[in-house]
Amino acid sequence: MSVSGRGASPRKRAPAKKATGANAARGGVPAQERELRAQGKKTMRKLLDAAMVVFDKRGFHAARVDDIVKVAKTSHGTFYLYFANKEDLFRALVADVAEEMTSLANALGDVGPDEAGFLELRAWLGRFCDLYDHYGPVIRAWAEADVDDSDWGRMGTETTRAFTGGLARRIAAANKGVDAEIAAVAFVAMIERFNYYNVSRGLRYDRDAMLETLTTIVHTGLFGGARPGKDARR
Amino acid sequence: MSVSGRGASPRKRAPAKKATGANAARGGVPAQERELRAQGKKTMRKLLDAAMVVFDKRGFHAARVDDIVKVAKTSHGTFYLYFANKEDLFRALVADVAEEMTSLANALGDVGPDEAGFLELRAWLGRFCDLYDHYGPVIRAWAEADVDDSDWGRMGTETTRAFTGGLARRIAAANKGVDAEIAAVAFVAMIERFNYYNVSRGLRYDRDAMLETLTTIVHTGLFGGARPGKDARR
Amino acid sequence: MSVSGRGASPRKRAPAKKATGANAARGGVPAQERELRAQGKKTMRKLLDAAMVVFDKRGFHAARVDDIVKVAKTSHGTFYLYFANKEDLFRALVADVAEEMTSLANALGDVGPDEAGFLELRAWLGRFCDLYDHYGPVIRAWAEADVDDSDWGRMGTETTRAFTGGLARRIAAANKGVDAEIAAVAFVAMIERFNYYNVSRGLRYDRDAMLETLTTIVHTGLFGGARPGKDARR
Amino acid sequence: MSVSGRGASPRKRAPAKKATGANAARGGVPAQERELRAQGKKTMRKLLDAAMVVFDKRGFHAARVDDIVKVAKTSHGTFYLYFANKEDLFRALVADVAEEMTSLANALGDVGPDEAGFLELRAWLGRFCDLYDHYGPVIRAWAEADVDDSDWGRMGTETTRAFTGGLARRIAAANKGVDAEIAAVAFVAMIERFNYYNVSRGLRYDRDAMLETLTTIVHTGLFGGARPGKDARR
DNA sequence: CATGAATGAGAATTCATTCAT
DNA sequence: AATGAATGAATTCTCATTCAT
Repeated sequence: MSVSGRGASPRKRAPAKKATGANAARGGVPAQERELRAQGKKTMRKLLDAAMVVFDKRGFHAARVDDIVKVAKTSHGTFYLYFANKEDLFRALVADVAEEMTSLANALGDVGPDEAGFLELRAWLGRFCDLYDHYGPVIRAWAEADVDDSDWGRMGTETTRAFTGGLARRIAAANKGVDAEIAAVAFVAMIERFNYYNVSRGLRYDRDAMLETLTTIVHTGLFGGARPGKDARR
Repeated sequence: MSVSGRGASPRKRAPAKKATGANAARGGVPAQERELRAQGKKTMRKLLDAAMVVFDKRGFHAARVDDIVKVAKTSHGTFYLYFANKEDLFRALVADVAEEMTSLANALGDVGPDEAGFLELRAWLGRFCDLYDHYGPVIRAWAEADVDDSDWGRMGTETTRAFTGGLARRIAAANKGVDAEIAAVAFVAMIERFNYYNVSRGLRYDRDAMLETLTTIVHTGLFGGARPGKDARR
Repeated sequence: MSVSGRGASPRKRAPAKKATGANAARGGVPAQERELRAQGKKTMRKLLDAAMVVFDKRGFHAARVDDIVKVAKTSHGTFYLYFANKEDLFRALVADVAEEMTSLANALGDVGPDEAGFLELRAWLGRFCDLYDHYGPVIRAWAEADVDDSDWGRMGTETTRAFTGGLARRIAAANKGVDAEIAAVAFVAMIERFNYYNVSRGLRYDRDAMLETLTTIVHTGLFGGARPGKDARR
Repeated sequence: MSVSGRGASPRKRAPAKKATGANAARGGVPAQERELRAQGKKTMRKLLDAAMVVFDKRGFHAARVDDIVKVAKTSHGTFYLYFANKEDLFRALVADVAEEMTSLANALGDVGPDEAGFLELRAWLGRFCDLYDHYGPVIRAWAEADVDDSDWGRMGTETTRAFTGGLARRIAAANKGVDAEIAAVAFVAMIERFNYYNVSRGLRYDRDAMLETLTTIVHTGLFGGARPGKDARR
């Protein structure tokens, strides 16, 4: 879940544009496979982290490579030693997030209508919030980058599908009354966007209150949980 | 809706030359409030419509005045005859949306746990979807514009507050078991984001299936509606 | 033959590179077809002329768009209003040259072994020298640009073929003792490169002396002309 | 050969940092005249060979130190251990070529109008083609490097003068009808450029056919050789 | 000797905005 | 009212050269 947990995915290279004739044969200059040593890895990390900070503050489009470099305390040239461009770097971050998300989706256990189900759901939602706390900048920027017919769309679609797929199965198991697939999307929509509002706007609800409410809504609305107040669960 | 507590202001292009006397104080606002004749109105509309098309395809930041002008089949010069800049035009669109949204928020009647409540909710959600169908580009662009600290943030916060406020009251009336304010935000989050996924992620669910499911979830989860299947509503 | 004789070939557009997503759909921004008015045409001409000057002084690679713009007394932005980049502009110049060359190649009449043939040849060579005087910068830069597997190679090959083709026919008619095709290439090689040496190096031979000598060599070596001195033509 | 009276010096990259004492006066010439051991010599050779490959593919300006280093399978740092910069390396290659050319120029014996003269000429042209086959990349790059006023111009002028000088004497001896100096330049122009076309323009004539034709043309046109066909030399 | 990493000046390109017609 | 042309600041990207290990 931590950024440092990127693991072994050393930039698979974005298709370098502008083949000035010169680099046409170079096969794409920047980071690519290049086995990185300790120092190189450290620098790459600095850049990725810095990018998160900048994306958070400005969003994807408004982020300037210059800003990232400044935050990372490196030079412009160094940036292009590791990434072909802003998009390339972003892709790296997105890959991380997608991975984390997919693994999180599969971490949701059975959610029954009873208290155990409630707690399972709440714990899981807690993890989602943690993830959003950490990767929020990337997730928010993702939506921004994903306009036009780039491949962000595809990545987003795939990730969303993977994420909702895991949840849909749990929902289907617990609730025959709704279209599990649509419900899963609604579920994800709600928690993602709620976190967005929470972080990006002045809302900043107390974590517990927020978790409690979200869990209740989802448990009741999707997993057949007892209606609070009326059924008095606790 | 969709906006955060920050705002956009990147790439402040140098205002180039002089600011001729009068205008200097107005901060450079060319047209806007001039009395427009028939032709003028038509041109302005062409530009607004074109902007929607472009925002839809590219998003706010990536949209170029040039693109808008091309779609509108006008010239660059003409654009600045009607709007001070891209942001100015966008503001006009946002104002429309904000109005529509506020009025929609107030249009939700009482939602009881019974079938009538369900239908009321469903009808209202239908209107929301219609609104999103039409203004989606603006809503999405709004979220994108709202990074960094400009006044988009304020507009967004206000609109969201107005929107959720209306819903919160209905929720509070129907459901004592949840924090109505948080629940309202979750509600809005879900429907806004669901619509976003639906258009942007290539999901494109059938409108009826989607409305049915969303309504069920919200009715059950937030308004004490009967659990479908088990309680067999219809 | 004059630069202004470019005629109606208003930039057929080089395949714009780097599709930032944004201009992907714009179909390539700069000059392209855009119907140009009087002023636009003038500016384009200024740029083309300036480019010739700069290519002459620095060669293709070392030429900076900045230099061209300075010589043309325009702005950087204006340059990109008319050409996608340096290469695009160059392509325009090359197209002109290629056209001139092809038409020149076809202008060579029958060259007999007599004095009339000598004079015909000499006149034709004079025209070639004029052409080189004017378009030298482009021809020289062409060779420089034509390294690597760009399409300069193709253009060069085609033009050379067209040019030598015309000459080969005349040679074949006048001289059965040599491979006319190879001989034509040798012919072209000689006159092109001679002019290059003459212009680019400190040689600067007198035009008449040079024409006289070149004509004699070619007439004797390729068209069966009388050997001067021995056969005493004049 | 191939060079003009100008020279190259574009994009003078700032020498970056300090010039440590001793070196300061030498103008920054790292290695070059260090006594090299076996390994050192091997590395240097690798770099020179690699440079030829790269110059061939890209030309002088477009050649990147990076490319050379990659082909040579060494590192950036190593390059500067042996050469002050790209130009320095190129100078080394050019020196070789200049030497070969000068010695070749002196290797042309008397060329009489008879068969012996024809064969002498043909053999000599064969050697020139061999030389071009081997050093073509350098010769071509030389012409390219020599724009603007550096010392490439001087080197080129000198080499050409030496080269044509030797030929001019032979021509003067055999042919009183032409200006021997101009004729010599024309001769060189033809054979250099023909070889260039042959490799760069994808012509690729058969070596024998090409030699036969070139020899015939030159022998007839410059050395009073019998007109083939008519005078039936063989 | 060798090398991977860092640097930063220079060149290219984009695009909002102004202007003359 | 409308429009084509011009401008130039802001940004991205490249690559020769230096440095620490």
